Amino acid sequence: MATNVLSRTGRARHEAILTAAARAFLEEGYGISIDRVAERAGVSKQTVYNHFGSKEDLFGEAVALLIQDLTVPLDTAPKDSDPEIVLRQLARQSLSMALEPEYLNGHRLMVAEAQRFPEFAAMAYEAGVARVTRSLANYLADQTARGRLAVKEATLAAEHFFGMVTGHIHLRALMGAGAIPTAEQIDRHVDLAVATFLRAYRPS
Amino acid sequence: MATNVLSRTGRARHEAILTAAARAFLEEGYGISIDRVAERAGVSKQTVYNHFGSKEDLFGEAVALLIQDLTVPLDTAPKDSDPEIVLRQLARQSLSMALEPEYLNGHRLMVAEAQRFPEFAAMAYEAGVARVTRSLANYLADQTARGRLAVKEATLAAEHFFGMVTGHIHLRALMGAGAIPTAEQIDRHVDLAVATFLRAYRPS
DNA sequence: AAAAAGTTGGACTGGCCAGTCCAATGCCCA
DNA sequence: TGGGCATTGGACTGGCCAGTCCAACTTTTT
Repeated sequence: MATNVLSRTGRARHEAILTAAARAFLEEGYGISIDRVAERAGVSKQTVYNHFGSKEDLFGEAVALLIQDLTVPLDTAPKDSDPEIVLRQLARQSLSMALEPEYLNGHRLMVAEAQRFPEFAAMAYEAGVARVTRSLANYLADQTARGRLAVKEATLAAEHFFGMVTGHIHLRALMGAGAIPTAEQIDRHVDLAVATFLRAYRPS
Repeated sequence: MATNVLSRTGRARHEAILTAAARAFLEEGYGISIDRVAERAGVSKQTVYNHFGSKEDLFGEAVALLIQDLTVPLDTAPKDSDPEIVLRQLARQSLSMALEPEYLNGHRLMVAEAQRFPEFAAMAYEAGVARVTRSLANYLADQTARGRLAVKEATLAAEHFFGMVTGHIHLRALMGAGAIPTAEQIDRHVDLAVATFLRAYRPS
């Protein structure tokens, strides 16, 4: 017979529980009870334990899944345009990603559980910020080699770029302080950050 | 008789419990039990409840105390020196503060409990980052008026400055990724951030 | 069609914790 | 010195939760 997509057993069920658990942890934190996770997954508690041995194991697999899902696609931008275009696009993309509720919740979860599960926070950092920063550093070095930028310390410059673009706004959103910035505010923020960066790093 | 500094009763005791609780929450999070707080304060559980009605109340007062204590002294720098000196000093100070374990723990605590106690995170943001950013924005506007800088959007520029200086390193420390930066690394980071900022904002 | 495997819900254990109660004890002030 | 007050520790309640167990039930496989 045709494979049942909504199979009530087997591997599909495993995945269904896992993604439900991931969303549950994201939204309600590690403190959520297994009973509640099971309820959200539409499954009995025992079934959760049949598939994942313990809460810690389930959390571990859920975080791994989240990290995988949230990992930035990266490198879809055409690298030949003017740096201003490339950087502006990168900045907009990074900032709107950083403000996404899912991403904010993920960040909160990692920070909140960094004591209990130190590896996960580090993994998330590596899969996210670190990867993107390295990629930008490569781009900056490359453009410098082509004479379109004058960046000496590419890694530091990349860190500074993301710090400028996301740092403050991200923090404010995390702390729930002030209103969520409007699209225009974000644009102004991004445009000025890119302009500042370029004023400092255009070849003279 | 002379007032007993280590008084076993009265207001001094109240303060003693409060500061012990503040440290306890900082180090072990809101999940810590009242029994443990009492133990750390060298006091019985009942006494904690005599002084503070509930765990939430105690947490509230503890956070208020922490916010007060950790609030940046601010404005001790001579504002007449060259902006490079002032900014470099400000950057160094902010970054080393952001990396202080006490400060990192406070940040973690606020982020972790932002759902349960949204007001506190917002208060901490206001008392910390927001205040300092406003102060820097004023300084930038002032120096621009004096012709020593050319900053148009002082608030945005100040946000960018702090983002550059603290953003990335702070995040890495929060996530427990990589080694704690050495003093030289911090200096390089700060010097380059200030240089970048000034290259963009020196009057031409 | 029947066995094997997976699922269900509900009951249960043991542990942790906020908050209360109380009788005994120590402290402070008149 | 004595009376009032805070403190103590230990027992206790009620609630929540991870994890287990089991007997009835459903799905899958052969």
